[in-house]
Amino acid sequence: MSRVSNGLVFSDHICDIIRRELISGKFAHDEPIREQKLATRFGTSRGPVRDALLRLTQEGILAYETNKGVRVNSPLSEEERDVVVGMRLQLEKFCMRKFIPVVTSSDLDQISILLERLSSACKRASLPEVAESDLALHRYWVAQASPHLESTWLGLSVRMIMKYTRLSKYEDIEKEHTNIVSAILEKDLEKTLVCLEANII
Amino acid sequence: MSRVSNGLVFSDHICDIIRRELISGKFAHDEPIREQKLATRFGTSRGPVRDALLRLTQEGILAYETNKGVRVNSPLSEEERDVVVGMRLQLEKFCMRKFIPVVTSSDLDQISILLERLSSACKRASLPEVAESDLALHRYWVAQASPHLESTWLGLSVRMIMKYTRLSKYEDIEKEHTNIVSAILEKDLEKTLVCLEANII
DNA sequence: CCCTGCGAAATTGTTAACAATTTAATTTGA
DNA sequence: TCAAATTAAATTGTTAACAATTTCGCAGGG
Repeated sequence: MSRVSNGLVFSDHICDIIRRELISGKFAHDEPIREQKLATRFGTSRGPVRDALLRLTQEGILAYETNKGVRVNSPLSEEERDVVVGMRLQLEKFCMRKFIPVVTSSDLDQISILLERLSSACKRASLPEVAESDLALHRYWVAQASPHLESTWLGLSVRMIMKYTRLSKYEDIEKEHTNIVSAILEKDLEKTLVCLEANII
Repeated sequence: MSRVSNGLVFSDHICDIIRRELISGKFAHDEPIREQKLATRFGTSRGPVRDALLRLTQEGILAYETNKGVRVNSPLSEEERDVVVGMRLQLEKFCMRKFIPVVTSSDLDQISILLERLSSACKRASLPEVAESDLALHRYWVAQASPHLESTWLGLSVRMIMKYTRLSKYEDIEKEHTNIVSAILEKDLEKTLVCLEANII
Protein backbone atom coordinates (compact mmCIF):
# COMPACT_ATOMS: atom_id res chain seq x y z
CA MET A 1 0.00 0.00 0.00
CA SER A 2 2.88 2.24 -0.75
CA ARG A 3 2.92 3.48 -4.30
CA VAL A 4 0.11 5.49 -5.79
CA SER A 5 1.44 5.43 -9.32
CA ASN A 6 4.55 5.79 -11.46
CA GLY A 7 7.23 7.03 -9.07
CA LEU A 8 4.79 8.94 -6.96
CA VAL A 9 4.12 8.48 -3.34
CA PHE A 10 1.26 9.22 -0.99
CA SER A 11 2.92 12.30 0.30
CA ASP A 12 3.12 13.84 -3.20
CA HIS A 13 -0.46 12.94 -3.95
CA ILE A 14 -1.76 14.48 -0.74
CA CYS A 15 0.34 17.57 -1.29
CA ASP A 16 -1.15 18.12 -4.74
CA ILE A 17 -4.72 17.60 -3.60
CA ILE A 18 -4.45 19.92 -0.64
CA ARG A 19 -2.72 22.56 -2.74
CA ARG A 20 -5.57 22.36 -5.23
CA GLU A 21 -8.13 22.76 -2.49
CA LEU A 22 -6.26 25.67 -1.00
CA ILE A 23 -6.15 27.40 -4.38
CA SER A 24 -9.83 26.88 -4.90
CA GLY A 25 -10.50 28.44 -1.51
CA LYS A 26 -11.79 25.41 0.34
CA PHE A 27 -10.09 26.42 3.57
CA ALA A 28 -10.59 29.78 5.23
CA HIS A 29 -7.63 31.95 6.14
CA ASP A 30 -6.26 31.21 9.60
CA GLU A 31 -8.37 28.09 9.76
CA PRO A 32 -6.38 25.35 11.50
CA ILE A 33 -5.80 22.14 9.59
CA ARG A 34 -5.84 18.89 11.53
CA GLU A 35 -3.47 16.12 10.59
CA GLN A 36 -5.62 13.24 11.79
CA LYS A 37 -8.63 14.48 9.89
CA LEU A 38 -6.73 14.51 6.61
CA ALA A 39 -5.09 11.18 7.41
CA THR A 40 -8.39 9.38 7.84
CA ARG A 41 -9.78 11.13 4.79
CA PHE A 42 -6.91 9.90 2.61
CA GLY A 43 -6.79 6.53 4.31
CA THR A 44 -3.20 6.90 5.48
CA SER A 45 -1.40 7.62 8.71
CA ARG A 46 -0.33 11.08 9.83
CA GLY A 47 3.21 10.66 8.49
CA PRO A 48 2.60 11.35 4.81
CA VAL A 49 0.12 14.07 5.74
CA ARG A 50 2.76 15.80 7.82
CA ASP A 51 5.18 15.58 4.91
CA ALA A 52 2.66 17.21 2.62
CA LEU A 53 1.80 19.99 5.06
CA LEU A 54 5.45 20.67 5.67
CA ARG A 55 6.09 21.09 1.97
CA LEU A 56 3.14 23.43 1.56
CA THR A 57 4.50 25.41 4.47
CA GLN A 58 7.79 25.80 2.68
CA GLU A 59 5.89 26.95 -0.41
CA GLY A 60 4.41 29.66 1.75
CA ILE A 61 0.76 28.66 1.48
CA LEU A 62 0.53 27.27 4.99
CA ALA A 63 2.14 28.42 8.23
CA TYR A 64 3.42 26.26 11.03
CA GLU A 65 3.43 27.04 14.71
CA THR A 66 5.21 24.65 17.00
CA ASN A 67 2.84 22.39 18.90
CA LYS A 68 -0.14 24.22 17.43
CA GLY A 69 -0.13 22.77 13.98
CA VAL A 70 -0.62 24.35 10.65
CA ARG A 71 -3.05 26.92 9.32
CA VAL A 72 -3.73 28.71 6.06
CA ASN A 73 -1.31 31.57 5.80
CA SER A 74 -2.76 35.05 5.74
CA PRO A 75 -2.91 36.49 2.24
CA LEU A 76 -0.17 38.65 0.79
CA SER A 77 -0.60 42.40 0.88
CA GLU A 78 -1.06 44.18 -2.44
CA GLU A 79 2.56 45.29 -2.36
CA GLU A 80 3.85 41.84 -1.57
CA ARG A 81 1.78 40.39 -4.35
CA ASP A 82 3.27 42.91 -6.78
CA VAL A 83 6.75 41.82 -5.81
CA VAL A 84 5.86 38.17 -6.25
CA VAL A 85 4.38 38.95 -9.66
CA GLY A 86 7.58 40.68 -10.66
CA MET A 87 9.73 37.78 -9.55
CA ARG A 88 7.58 35.24 -11.29
CA LEU A 89 7.60 37.25 -14.48
CA GLN A 90 11.36 37.55 -14.37
CA LEU A 91 11.68 33.80 -13.92
CA GLU A 92 9.17 32.83 -16.54
CA LYS A 93 10.61 35.20 -19.15
CA PHE A 94 13.98 33.57 -18.62
CA CYS A 95 12.40 30.18 -19.16
CA MET A 96 10.76 31.34 -22.36
CA ARG A 97 14.05 32.61 -23.72
CA LYS A 98 15.54 29.20 -23.09
CA PHE A 99 12.52 27.28 -24.27
CA ILE A 100 11.50 28.90 -27.56
CA PRO A 101 14.74 28.23 -29.44
CA VAL A 102 14.69 24.51 -28.64
CA VAL A 103 10.96 23.77 -28.75
CA THR A 104 10.08 20.45 -30.39
CA SER A 105 6.91 19.33 -32.14
CA SER A 106 6.24 17.07 -29.18
CA ASP A 107 6.36 20.15 -26.95
CA LEU A 108 3.84 21.87 -29.18
CA ASP A 109 1.52 18.88 -28.95
CA GLN A 110 1.72 18.86 -25.18
CA ILE A 111 1.11 22.58 -24.98
CA SER A 112 -1.89 22.33 -27.25
CA ILE A 113 -3.40 19.67 -25.04
CA LEU A 114 -2.81 21.78 -21.93
CA LEU A 115 -4.29 24.86 -23.62
CA GLU A 116 -7.33 22.86 -24.67
CA ARG A 117 -7.84 21.72 -21.09
CA LEU A 118 -7.59 25.31 -19.91
CA SER A 119 -10.07 26.56 -22.51
CA SER A 120 -12.51 23.87 -21.55
CA ALA A 121 -12.22 24.73 -17.87
CA CYS A 122 -12.76 28.41 -18.68
CA LYS A 123 -15.90 27.64 -20.65
CA ARG A 124 -17.25 25.64 -17.75
CA ALA A 125 -16.26 28.51 -15.43
CA SER A 126 -14.84 26.00 -12.97
CA LEU A 127 -12.45 27.90 -10.73
CA PRO A 128 -10.44 24.96 -9.40
CA GLU A 129 -9.94 23.52 -12.86
CA VAL A 130 -9.06 26.88 -14.39
CA ALA A 131 -6.47 27.52 -11.70
CA GLU A 132 -4.99 24.07 -12.04
CA SER A 133 -4.80 23.99 -15.83
CA ASP A 134 -3.45 27.54 -15.88
CA LEU A 135 -0.62 26.45 -13.61
CA ALA A 136 -0.09 23.22 -15.54
CA LEU A 137 0.36 25.10 -18.80
CA HIS A 138 2.88 27.59 -17.47
CA ARG A 139 4.60 24.83 -15.57
CA TYR A 140 5.28 22.99 -18.78
CA TRP A 141 7.74 25.47 -20.20
CA VAL A 142 9.27 26.20 -16.83
CA ALA A 143 9.97 22.51 -16.30
CA GLN A 144 11.38 22.16 -19.81
CA ALA A 145 13.59 25.22 -19.56
CA SER A 146 14.84 24.91 -16.00
CA PRO A 147 13.85 22.00 -13.79
CA HIS A 148 16.10 23.44 -11.11
CA LEU A 149 13.84 26.42 -10.67
CA GLU A 150 10.52 24.63 -11.00
CA SER A 151 9.78 24.47 -7.28
CA THR A 152 10.73 28.13 -6.87
CA TRP A 153 8.33 28.97 -9.67
CA LEU A 154 5.56 26.87 -8.14
CA GLY A 155 5.82 28.61 -4.80
CA LEU A 156 5.55 32.04 -6.37
CA SER A 157 2.73 31.08 -8.72
CA VAL A 158 0.55 29.44 -6.14
CA ARG A 159 0.76 32.43 -3.84
CA MET A 160 -0.09 34.70 -6.74
CA ILE A 161 -3.02 32.71 -7.93
CA MET A 162 -4.52 32.52 -4.47
CA LYS A 163 -4.98 36.26 -4.55
CA TYR A 164 -6.20 36.99 -8.05
CA THR A 165 -8.00 34.10 -9.65
CA ARG A 166 -11.25 35.08 -8.07
CA LEU A 167 -11.13 38.47 -9.76
CA SER A 168 -10.21 37.63 -13.34
CA LYS A 169 -12.70 36.90 -16.03
CA TYR A 170 -12.53 33.46 -17.56
CA GLU A 171 -12.72 34.77 -21.10
CA ASP A 172 -9.68 36.96 -20.50
CA ILE A 173 -7.72 34.05 -19.10
CA GLU A 174 -8.57 31.91 -22.09
CA LYS A 175 -7.70 34.62 -24.59
CA GLU A 176 -4.41 35.53 -22.92
CA HIS A 177 -3.22 31.97 -23.01
CA THR A 178 -4.31 31.44 -26.57
CA ASN A 179 -2.18 34.42 -27.46
CA ILE A 180 0.83 33.11 -25.58
CA VAL A 181 0.58 29.70 -27.20
CA SER A 182 0.20 31.01 -30.72
CA ALA A 183 3.22 33.22 -30.21
CA ILE A 184 5.14 30.13 -29.14
CA LEU A 185 3.92 28.28 -32.22
CA GLU A 186 5.33 31.10 -34.36
CA LYS A 187 8.56 30.87 -32.35
CA ASP A 188 8.30 34.62 -31.94
CA LEU A 189 10.16 35.29 -28.71
CA GLU A 190 9.42 38.99 -28.37
CA LYS A 191 5.73 38.50 -28.98
CA THR A 192 5.65 35.66 -26.50
CA LEU A 193 7.22 37.79 -23.81
CA VAL A 194 4.72 40.59 -24.42
CA CYS A 195 1.83 38.16 -24.13
CA LEU A 196 3.31 36.65 -20.97
CA GLU A 197 3.60 40.07 -19.43
CA ALA A 198 -0.03 40.76 -20.23
CA ASN A 199 -1.05 37.52 -18.58
CA ILE A 200 1.05 37.61 -15.44
CA ILE A 201 -0.10 40.68 -13.62
CA MET B 1 13.21 14.86 24.77
CA SER B 2 11.11 16.98 22.49
CA ARG B 3 11.98 20.64 22.65
CA VAL B 4 15.40 21.96 21.84
CA SER B 5 14.73 25.49 22.92
CA ASN B 6 12.19 28.30 22.89
CA GLY B 7 9.51 27.17 20.45
CA LEU B 8 11.93 25.26 18.33
CA VAL B 9 11.84 21.62 17.54
CA PHE B 10 14.37 19.02 16.50
CA SER B 11 13.33 19.23 12.93
CA ASP B 12 14.10 22.97 12.75
CA HIS B 13 17.41 22.50 14.45
CA ILE B 14 18.49 19.72 12.12
CA CYS B 15 17.33 21.72 9.13
CA ASP B 16 19.48 24.69 10.11
CA ILE B 17 22.56 22.62 10.80
CA ILE B 18 22.37 20.69 7.55
CA ARG B 19 21.75 23.88 5.60
CA ARG B 20 24.82 25.41 7.14
CA GLU B 21 26.90 22.39 6.24
CA LEU B 22 25.58 22.38 2.72
CA ILE B 23 26.47 26.05 2.32
CA SER B 24 29.96 25.47 3.61
CA GLY B 25 30.39 22.69 1.09
CA LYS B 26 30.57 19.74 3.44
CA PHE B 27 28.64 17.49 1.05
CA ALA B 28 29.66 16.89 -2.54
CA HIS B 29 27.21 17.46 -5.37
CA ASP B 30 25.14 14.40 -6.18
CA GLU B 31 26.37 12.77 -3.00
CA PRO B 32 23.50 10.81 -1.47
CA ILE B 33 22.46 11.70 2.07
CA ARG B 34 21.37 8.87 4.34
CA GLU B 35 18.61 9.43 6.83
CA GLN B 36 19.75 6.90 9.40
CA LYS B 37 23.27 8.31 9.45
CA LEU B 38 21.99 11.79 10.28
CA ALA B 39 19.49 10.40 12.76
CA THR B 40 22.12 8.64 14.83
CA ARG B 41 24.39 11.65 14.56
CA PHE B 42 21.73 13.95 15.99
CA GLY B 43 20.48 11.35 18.45
CA THR B 44 16.96 11.27 17.06
CA SER B 45 14.89 8.96 14.92
CA ARG B 46 14.50 9.29 11.16
CA GLY B 47 11.25 11.24 11.43
CA PRO B 48 12.63 14.69 12.23
CA VAL B 49 15.50 14.10 9.84
CA ARG B 50 13.04 13.38 7.05
CA ASP B 51 11.18 16.57 7.90
CA ALA B 52 14.36 18.58 7.65
CA LEU B 53 15.46 16.99 4.38
CA LEU B 54 12.03 17.54 2.92
CA ARG B 55 12.16 21.22 3.73
CA LEU B 56 15.62 21.62 2.25
CA THR B 57 14.31 19.90 -0.84
CA GLN B 58 11.57 22.47 -1.11
CA GLU B 59 14.19 25.20 -0.73
CA GLY B 60 15.89 23.69 -3.76
CA ILE B 61 19.19 22.76 -2.10
CA LEU B 62 18.45 19.06 -2.06
CA ALA B 63 16.65 16.85 -4.54
CA TYR B 64 14.42 13.91 -3.77
CA GLU B 65 13.95 10.79 -5.84
CA THR B 66 11.29 8.35 -4.77
CA ASN B 67 12.70 5.31 -3.01
CA LYS B 68 16.21 6.54 -3.65
CA GLY B 69 16.48 9.23 -1.07
CA VAL B 70 17.88 12.67 -1.23
CA ARG B 71 21.07 14.10 -2.68
CA VAL B 72 22.71 17.48 -3.02
CA ASN B 73 21.15 19.20 -5.98
CA SER B 74 23.40 19.95 -8.90
CA PRO B 75 24.49 23.58 -8.95
CA LEU B 76 22.65 26.24 -10.91
CA SER B 77 23.96 27.18 -14.31
CA GLU B 78 25.39 30.67 -14.71
CA GLU B 79 22.19 31.82 -16.39
CA GLU B 80 20.00 30.32 -13.71
CA ARG B 81 22.08 31.95 -11.05
CA ASP B 82 21.70 35.31 -12.75
CA VAL B 83 17.94 34.92 -12.69
CA VAL B 84 17.97 33.98 -9.02
CA VAL B 85 20.15 36.98 -8.28
CA GLY B 86 17.69 39.24 -10.07
CA MET B 87 14.74 37.84 -8.15
CA ARG B 88 16.49 38.12 -4.83
CA LEU B 89 17.50 41.69 -5.57
CA GLN B 90 13.95 42.60 -6.51
CA LEU B 91 12.67 41.09 -3.28
CA GLU B 92 15.27 42.59 -1.03
CA LYS B 93 14.93 46.06 -2.53
CA PHE B 94 11.23 45.91 -1.79
CA CYS B 95 12.00 44.97 1.79
CA MET B 96 14.40 47.87 2.12
CA ARG B 97 11.80 50.33 0.87
CA LYS B 98 9.45 49.05 3.55
CA PHE B 99 12.07 48.82 6.23
CA ILE B 100 14.00 52.08 6.07
CA PRO B 101 11.06 54.40 6.82
CA VAL B 102 10.08 52.52 9.94
CA VAL B 103 13.47 51.49 11.30
CA THR B 104 13.79 51.76 15.08
CA SER B 105 16.82 52.23 17.26
CA SER B 106 16.40 48.67 18.43
CA ASP B 107 16.66 47.58 14.79
CA LEU B 108 19.87 49.55 14.43
CA ASP B 109 21.30 47.87 17.50
CA GLN B 110 20.46 44.44 16.15
CA ILE B 111 21.92 45.23 12.76
CA SER B 112 25.11 46.53 14.32
CA ILE B 113 25.52 43.30 16.23
CA LEU B 114 24.95 41.24 13.10
CA LEU B 115 27.40 43.37 11.12
CA GLU B 116 29.98 42.99 13.85
CA ARG B 117 29.58 39.25 13.74
CA LEU B 118 30.02 39.28 9.98
CA SER B 119 33.14 41.45 10.15
CA SER B 120 34.64 39.17 12.72
CA ALA B 121 33.94 36.11 10.58
CA CYS B 122 35.51 37.85 7.57
CA LYS B 123 38.65 38.68 9.51
CA ARG B 124 38.94 35.05 10.58
CA ALA B 125 38.30 34.04 6.95
CA SER B 126 35.94 31.36 8.15
CA LEU B 127 33.73 30.47 5.21
CA PRO B 128 30.85 28.83 7.10
CA GLU B 129 30.61 31.70 9.54
CA VAL B 130 30.86 34.34 6.84
CA ALA B 131 28.09 32.71 4.85
CA GLU B 132 25.89 32.32 7.88
CA SER B 133 26.33 35.81 9.26
CA ASP B 134 25.92 37.28 5.78
CA LEU B 135 22.56 35.56 5.49
CA ALA B 136 21.60 36.46 9.04
CA LEU B 137 22.19 40.15 8.40
CA HIS B 138 20.16 40.31 5.21
CA ARG B 139 17.52 38.13 6.78
CA TYR B 140 16.98 40.68 9.48
CA TRP B 141 15.48 43.35 7.28
CA VAL B 142 13.62 40.85 5.17
CA ALA B 143 11.97 39.39 8.24
CA GLN B 144 11.14 42.85 9.57
CA ALA B 145 9.71 44.11 6.29
CA SER B 146 7.84 41.03 5.10
CA PRO B 147 7.71 37.86 7.18
CA HIS B 148 5.44 36.39 4.51
CA LEU B 149 8.25 36.36 2.00
CA GLU B 150 11.02 35.31 4.33
CA SER B 151 11.06 31.66 3.30
CA THR B 152 10.99 32.64 -0.37
CA TRP B 153 13.95 34.87 0.25
CA LEU B 154 15.83 32.17 2.11
CA GLY B 155 15.45 29.68 -0.72
CA LEU B 156 16.81 32.13 -3.28
CA SER B 157 19.65 33.30 -1.09
CA VAL B 158 20.89 29.89 -0.11
CA ARG B 159 21.03 28.76 -3.71
CA MET B 160 22.90 31.92 -4.63
CA ILE B 161 25.40 31.70 -1.86
CA MET B 162 26.21 28.09 -2.65
CA LYS B 163 27.59 29.24 -5.97
CA TYR B 164 29.50 32.37 -5.14
CA THR B 165 30.79 32.45 -1.62
CA ARG B 166 33.86 30.50 -2.58
CA LEU B 167 34.85 33.15 -5.10
CA SER B 168 34.42 36.39 -3.22
CA LYS B 169 37.10 38.05 -1.16
CA TYR B 170 36.32 38.43 2.49
CA GLU B 171 37.44 42.04 2.59
CA ASP B 172 34.98 42.89 -0.17
CA ILE B 173 32.14 41.21 1.66
CA GLU B 174 32.94 43.10 4.84
CA LYS B 175 33.22 46.43 3.07
CA GLU B 176 30.01 45.99 1.07
CA HIS B 177 28.01 45.26 4.18
CA THR B 178 29.54 48.09 6.11
CA ASN B 179 28.38 50.36 3.31
CA ILE B 180 24.86 48.97 3.34
CA VAL B 181 24.55 49.35 7.08
CA SER B 182 25.87 52.89 7.19
CA ALA B 183 23.40 53.84 4.46
CA ILE B 184 20.63 52.39 6.60
CA LEU B 185 21.89 54.34 9.60
CA GLU B 186 21.59 57.51 7.54
CA LYS B 187 18.12 56.38 6.46
CA ASP B 188 19.21 57.08 2.91
CA LEU B 189 17.02 54.77 0.84
CA GLU B 190 18.60 55.43 -2.56
CA LYS B 191 22.08 54.94 -1.27
CA THR B 192 21.06 51.76 0.49
CA LEU B 193 19.61 50.32 -2.70
CA VAL B 194 22.78 51.13 -4.62
CA CYS B 195 24.89 49.43 -1.98
CA LEU B 196 22.58 46.42 -1.96
CA GLU B 197 22.87 46.11 -5.71
CA ALA B 198 26.65 46.18 -5.45
CA ASN B 199 26.54 43.42 -2.87
CA ILE B 200 24.01 41.08 -4.41
CA ILE B 201 25.56 40.03 -7.67
C1' DC C 1 36.61 -11.44 -19.71
C1' DC C 2 32.16 -9.62 -19.50
C1' DC C 3 27.49 -9.65 -18.45
C1' DT C 4 23.15 -11.49 -16.85
C1' DG C 5 20.28 -13.14 -12.82
C1' DC C 6 19.77 -14.15 -8.26
C1' DG C 7 19.76 -13.05 -3.38
C1' DA C 8 21.18 -10.61 0.72
C1' DA C 9 21.91 -6.18 2.73
C1' DA C 10 20.83 -1.49 2.90
C1' DT C 11 17.60 2.12 2.35
C1' DT C 12 13.34 4.46 1.93
C1' DG C 13 8.04 4.76 2.72
C1' DT C 14 4.51 3.91 6.01
C1' DT C 15 2.31 2.79 10.21
C1' DA C 16 0.73 2.63 14.99
C1' DA C 17 1.83 3.72 19.56
C1' DC C 18 3.75 6.78 23.00
C1' DA C 19 5.29 11.40 25.05
C1' DA C 20 4.76 16.26 25.41
C1' DT C 21 2.07 20.17 24.72
C1' DT C 22 -1.96 22.83 23.92
C1' DT C 23 -6.93 23.51 24.16
C1' DA C 24 -11.38 22.82 26.29
C1' DA C 25 -14.26 21.91 29.95
C1' DT C 26 -15.25 21.62 34.71
C1' DT C 27 -14.71 22.61 39.23
C1' DT C 28 -13.64 25.63 42.96
C1' DG C 29 -13.35 29.79 45.43
C1' DA C 30 -14.27 34.54 46.42
C1' DT D 1 -21.94 35.42 39.08
C1' DC D 2 -17.48 35.54 37.46
C1' DA D 3 -12.67 34.39 37.34
C1' DA D 4 -8.80 31.45 38.48
C1' DA D 5 -7.23 26.75 38.99
C1' DT D 6 -7.56 21.95 37.89
C1' DT D 7 -8.51 18.23 35.20
C1' DA D 8 -9.71 15.87 30.83
C1' DA D 9 -9.63 15.75 25.86
C1' DA D 10 -7.50 16.76 21.65
C1' DT D 11 -3.48 17.60 19.06
C1' DT D 12 1.21 17.70 17.78
C1' DG D 13 6.20 15.79 18.10
C1' DT D 14 8.80 11.63 18.25
C1' DT D 15 9.92 6.89 18.13
C1' DA D 16 10.58 2.09 16.80
C1' DA D 17 9.03 -1.51 13.95
C1' DC D 18 7.38 -3.24 9.56
C1' DA D 19 6.74 -3.31 4.33
C1' DA D 20 8.35 -2.17 -0.17
C1' DT D 21 12.02 -0.93 -3.03
C1' DT D 22 16.62 -0.32 -4.45
C1' DT D 23 21.57 -1.42 -4.38
C1' DC D 24 25.39 -4.30 -4.32
C1' DG D 25 28.01 -8.55 -4.35
C1' DC D 26 28.43 -12.96 -6.39
C1' DA D 27 27.74 -17.11 -8.89
C1' DG D 28 26.89 -19.07 -13.42
C1' DG D 29 26.89 -19.00 -18.37
C1' DG D 30 28.21 -17.20 -22.76
